[in-house]
Amino acid sequence: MRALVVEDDRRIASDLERALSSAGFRVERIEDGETAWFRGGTESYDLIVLDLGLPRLDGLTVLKRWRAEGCESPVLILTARGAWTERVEGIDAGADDYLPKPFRMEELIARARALVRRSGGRATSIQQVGDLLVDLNRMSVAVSGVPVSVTPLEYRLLSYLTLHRDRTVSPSELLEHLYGDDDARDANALEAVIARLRRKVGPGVIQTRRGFGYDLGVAG
Amino acid sequence: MRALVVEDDRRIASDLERALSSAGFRVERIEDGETAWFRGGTESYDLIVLDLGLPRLDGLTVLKRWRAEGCESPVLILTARGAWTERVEGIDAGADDYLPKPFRMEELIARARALVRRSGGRATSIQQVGDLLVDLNRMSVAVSGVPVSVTPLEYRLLSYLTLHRDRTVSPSELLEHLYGDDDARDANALEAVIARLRRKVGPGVIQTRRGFGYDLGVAG
DNA sequence: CGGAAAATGTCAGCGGATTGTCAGCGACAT
DNA sequence: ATGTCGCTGACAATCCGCTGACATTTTCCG
Repeated sequence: MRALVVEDDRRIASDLERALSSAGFRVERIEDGETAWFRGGTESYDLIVLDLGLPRLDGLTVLKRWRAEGCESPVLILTARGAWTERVEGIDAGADDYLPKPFRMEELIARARALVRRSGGRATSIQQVGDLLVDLNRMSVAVSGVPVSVTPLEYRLLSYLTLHRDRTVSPSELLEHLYGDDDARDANALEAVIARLRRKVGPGVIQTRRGFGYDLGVAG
Repeated sequence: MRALVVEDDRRIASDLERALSSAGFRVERIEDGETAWFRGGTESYDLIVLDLGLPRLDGLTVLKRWRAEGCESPVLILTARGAWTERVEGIDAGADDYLPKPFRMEELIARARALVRRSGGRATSIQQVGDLLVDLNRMSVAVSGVPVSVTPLEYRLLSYLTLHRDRTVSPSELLEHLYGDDDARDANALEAVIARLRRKVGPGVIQTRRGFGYDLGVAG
């Protein structure tokens, strides 16, 4: 599941990225209209979240050009609260759904899933890596078919590794993901979480790359 | 493209008819709930615009009955401006979109088009999850066949969980659903409702996932 | 209206789950 | 060997959700 987020407000973009990636999307971020136009026309995404107020090239224009070029990815547009004209224009321009700002992340996720499902994309919120199974919808975990109960922190760690299974994730990146920049923790806190997780999912699932970080066993 | 307009205010109904026909719909008009129920259940439309304040039979009831009978036409409901409860109930009852009055015709048309474009699957009115049975029509609840009397708030909580049985619902999302953003409540209010509900439906129906939220026992 | 009954919100406190910290240990590389 | 990195178990503090009692609001009905 690839998602493209086109949003110039860093803060919102970050929230979106976090929410979408923990919902199982691999997220790419773009901050201005021209780049968005290029990327959306070239690559193929399972979902595009498009803010209408963009620098360099207006979101509506971008959307129209995409559609003109035959881009069929489902597009969810973000509009300002009272701006009903935007909504109308957006839908006429080929948007599949819209969400007025400010919005609740859960609602965005729900709509995103609905869009993906509707567009025929396999809305697989279930991630499988080796014997490990992570259901991003239920927020549940199983190993070799046996359900395992994990705590919120453990779940976040595990889903993050799952979504980045193709590489080794550094401890600092994990720390940043689990806690904010704000209340940073000791590296040992992370190790404690890993240890507890390993006790639950069994050894061999989370592998340590000494000096580099952690990954799931599949790595090459 | 057949559209059904259910609206008792002649003035509004005329406007709707004019706008919809110039958007390419063949429009039929109905002014009271009972007739609407009959027609919607019998005929098949590409779009239904439904006012909630109707003579003889309330719009919400009509909608629920349609859905109960298997009518799957996309329904756009018209609600009074501030009435968020109507909005919520409407969507719970199976509406596909809503528009608060007063509205611009352009927006209605845009939404109508969007709805028609994506005529997809929809929910039925009797929901069963494990031993729990929630009838969205009659707004009644039963556990293992035994009817349980629940209060309005409890019902809304339960039906929300039922409609989102495929995932774990966070407390904040539940709070937002039960109360608006406007008059927010303490998280403890929610816990109180849950506690009282559990006393009625028995333990094990609503499960707590500490740190995540609540779901119905069907977990995977 | 007005009072009773039902529904709901609030509070304080409990109990347990979760998680950070620490100290010590093992293992790996040079 | 030895210093560094990562692991582990124990412990403590914190957080989260539950409960029962009580206060407040809403609803119902005469």
